[in-house]
Amino acid sequence: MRTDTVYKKAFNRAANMLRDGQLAGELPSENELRRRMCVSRTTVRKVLRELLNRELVTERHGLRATGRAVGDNDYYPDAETTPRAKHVEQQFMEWMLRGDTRPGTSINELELARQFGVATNGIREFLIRFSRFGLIEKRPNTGWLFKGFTEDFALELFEIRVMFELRSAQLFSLQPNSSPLWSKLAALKMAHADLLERIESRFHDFSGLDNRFHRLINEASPNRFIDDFYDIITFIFHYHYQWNKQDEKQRNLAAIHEHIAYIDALESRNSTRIEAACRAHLASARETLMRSLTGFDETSINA
Amino acid sequence: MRTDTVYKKAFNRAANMLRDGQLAGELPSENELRRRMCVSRTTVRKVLRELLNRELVTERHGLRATGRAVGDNDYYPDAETTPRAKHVEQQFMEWMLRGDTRPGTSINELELARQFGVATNGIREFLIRFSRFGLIEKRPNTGWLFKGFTEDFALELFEIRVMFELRSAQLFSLQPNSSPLWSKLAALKMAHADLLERIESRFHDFSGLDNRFHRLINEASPNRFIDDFYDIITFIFHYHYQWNKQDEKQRNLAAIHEHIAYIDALESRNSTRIEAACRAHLASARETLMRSLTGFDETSINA
DNA sequence: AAGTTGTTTTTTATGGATAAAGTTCATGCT
DNA sequence: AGCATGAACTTTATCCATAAAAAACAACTT
Repeated sequence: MRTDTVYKKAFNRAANMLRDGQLAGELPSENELRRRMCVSRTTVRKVLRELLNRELVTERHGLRATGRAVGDNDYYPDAETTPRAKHVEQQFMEWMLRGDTRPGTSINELELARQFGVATNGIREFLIRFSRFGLIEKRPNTGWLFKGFTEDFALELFEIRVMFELRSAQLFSLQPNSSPLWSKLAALKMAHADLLERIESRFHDFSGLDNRFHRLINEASPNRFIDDFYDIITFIFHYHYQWNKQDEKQRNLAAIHEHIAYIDALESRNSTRIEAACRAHLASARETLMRSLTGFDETSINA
Repeated sequence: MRTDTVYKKAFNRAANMLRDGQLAGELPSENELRRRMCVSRTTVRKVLRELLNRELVTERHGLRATGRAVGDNDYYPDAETTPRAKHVEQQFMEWMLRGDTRPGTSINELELARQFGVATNGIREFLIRFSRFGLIEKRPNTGWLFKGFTEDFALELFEIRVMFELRSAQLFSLQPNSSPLWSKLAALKMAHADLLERIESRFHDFSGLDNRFHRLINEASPNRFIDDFYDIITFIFHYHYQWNKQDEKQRNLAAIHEHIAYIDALESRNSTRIEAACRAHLASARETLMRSLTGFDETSINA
């Protein structure tokens, strides 16, 4: 059966809105709510029905946000607000990056399906989607081959990344002064400076910043293939670093400084400087990944 | 039910082998046949059973290729040797490139499934695979958006293609003299010259040559992401030109000359010359595509 | 006429079943 | 022992079913 995660997530959002007083007084129309919560009206109505049922809102001509206060246990647990497909993704990434899955292993749809508690269909769809990341390969009628999260992979990934980023950075710097992206860039520089001050406690915030930065650079001259490639990077890094937190503060600190230098270079519009700053940053990011990769391998060999 | 296209294709291959006399005398062992036909022994046995049943081979202690001659109507029709998934691909590409599907159209899995006579699952798997080509985009719970086979698409595609090809061509030229790829390149040059002589009748052969050439260039310094990207190009061009044959001979002739110049440049190992030849060829390929694209659009608008 | 809510229809996400194809195990033959 | 065939088992490709979510339609209300 299809999961009702959309409803549950919407319900939680609505509960939050109630709690924050965003819905004080008479409730907005179903259409208005629909727009705010980014779901269909069908789902909004289901949420409203349940809110009423739990007496979190009351009916007096129109619906009003005058029910009892929202309690912590009114919320659906997080796990129930994530669709199956996402769970498959998470479990697969853990299986791949955590387990002792060696390059060359073959992947069995049925076995994964059993292990993750989903139908084979879901596994297969995930694998098809995942295959564009260059880590697995399909052999028809037979199954999938895991090619390994290896140094080769990282090298090839970074070779492309450098090409793309150099291209985008140069094009960014050629924008007219009037472009709104310059002020976005300035804002981002401030955000970096801010984070630098709070680095001790907030160092995890860097990854969001990193993303915004690299996506901003691509915005000046969009190319769907570059965007797609950046999705790969984001995805890989997200999961890889989720399970590999060594030196996180240290390496984020270094990266912030590199970003700032990179931003300065962009603002200078000096092509040579830009190239240098861009290369420096990416070389360092690559080193970090490679180090953690080899470290990773060794620990799993010794384990 | 799963199709038996693997069996039917294997059967046809076996029939061919019989006809060619490749299996004269006592038949090889099942394992040997399995290897030659690239299928499992299970499938080989099914083929053998049917060959026997149709008296195309006879049993006298061992199986012998002494049955009646293979007739033209012993073969299964081509359509039955292609798996469903491939049919979906073909029908979808036709739907997309032939029909009047405008950019911004939304794609309905169920409707396509009905139209193509397959289950929705097959459509969905195809769309997921196809999405990496940058022509469609998924919106969760809602469907797919067709972004259009537009000029933008072609421009973005070629921007990447140029970057990748320049990179690969330069790296190719840096190979040591001892590399076997040089002789492959020379062979390819010959093949081009040959084709040039027979151009009047054999001009379709160019597309195979084109593929071999560009893949050869990538071979010198492999990168899976570049290979993947080249898959996109191959795929797109395959279908696009399949339905758009205007000037085929003319443009292939031009391309052959460009390739030869390009190969000469590579052999000269002169970086500047290589870049020029490479750019010239790709610019011309891009023009061809763009021209056919706008032509395409106009006719479908006027239709 | 534009915006509400109630109802019905369509479509997507997900599970399940099964024939075909692949793989492994068992037995027998040189 | 090593390879051949036969039989049993496992996995993939494919279809079908259905609850959840979205979209379309209809009837009101101001």
